[in-house]
Amino acid sequence: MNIGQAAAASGVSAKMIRYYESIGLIPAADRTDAGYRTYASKDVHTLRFVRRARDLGFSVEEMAELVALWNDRDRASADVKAVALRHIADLDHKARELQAMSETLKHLAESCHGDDRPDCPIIDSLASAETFPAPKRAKTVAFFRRHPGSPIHPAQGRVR
Amino acid sequence: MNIGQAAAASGVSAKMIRYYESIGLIPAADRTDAGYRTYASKDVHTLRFVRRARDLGFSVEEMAELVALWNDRDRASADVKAVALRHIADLDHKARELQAMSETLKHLAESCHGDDRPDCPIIDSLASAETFPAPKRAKTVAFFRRHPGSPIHPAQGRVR
DNA sequence: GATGGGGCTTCCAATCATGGGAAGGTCAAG
DNA sequence: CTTGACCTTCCCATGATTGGAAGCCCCATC
Repeated sequence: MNIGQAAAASGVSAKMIRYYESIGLIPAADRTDAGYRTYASKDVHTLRFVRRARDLGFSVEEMAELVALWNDRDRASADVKAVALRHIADLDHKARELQAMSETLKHLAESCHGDDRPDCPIIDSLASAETFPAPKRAKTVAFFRRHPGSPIHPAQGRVR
Repeated sequence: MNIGQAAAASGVSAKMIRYYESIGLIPAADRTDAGYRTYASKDVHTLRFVRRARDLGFSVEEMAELVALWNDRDRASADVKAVALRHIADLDHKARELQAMSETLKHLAESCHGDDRPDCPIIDSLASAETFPAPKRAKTVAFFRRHPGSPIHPAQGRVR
């Protein structure tokens, strides 16, 4: 199986497969004499594992931990759980940050007439401050992920 | 006022002030003969506006829209509201994505013993698939932000 | 007046995960 | 043997932000 087929079979783009190999997340694939990477079902299995971890928002670093634990027969499920719980905390933390922003904006938007006149509490709030919710410059630890499969787009952003 | 003082007064780092100027989000500051940027209270006001918008998770592009609307006496509050509502939708969408991931993981973590034995439904789920929640490769539109002020860290990530 | 330290300047690099594209080699079908 | 689909590597861009280097500027103290 060439990389394209492995990509289709795993849901990880060929680009990302090469990238994951380059950073050591997955082992280097075997090569044909011509230099083409070849993949066996076992490799696709690993790629699927990675894709699913990615779909759950794990960072590459965390995925590396998970893959290592997966390959470790003597792992303690407590270790896996610890990685998961840490990530859950990150996800919840970020979700809360986003919700807080959303709610602040919703309150402001509610009292905005949304007509042809310029008066707008949203703009006023940005301009005035005071009532502004003190943003807790938390040490955001985790990161977001884009969407998995193929139709992806490079998303990004700060987490503030 | 030099850039350092403007930064302290606005909550936007000197680095970011220069960056915002370079991309045209804020107008180029006046300079002293020596080339130092100088800021008046009006400029700090603008910087504060930008910081607050950033704190609400607006992208630079959206902030540019907001600043333009702010400076437009003849704006229609409907335009401001539209920007806000669009952003609220983005925030809610992302928050939901994160929550979905979190909940999936929470379910798995609940049934994980978390002891010395290797058996772990979390790893099993990543390895097996099937029961895996089909990730909706949405066209995530918005982006996340890091934390504002100074003690920030370059966060990032995909949103998947 | 010289020296030192802190602030300022610009420019380049890194972050994180991903896609885009170029230049060139390979393979299988026609 | 040609064509087109696929593979290879390498570099670039994204978004917002920080870090750091090299060098200039300003003020205060000796």
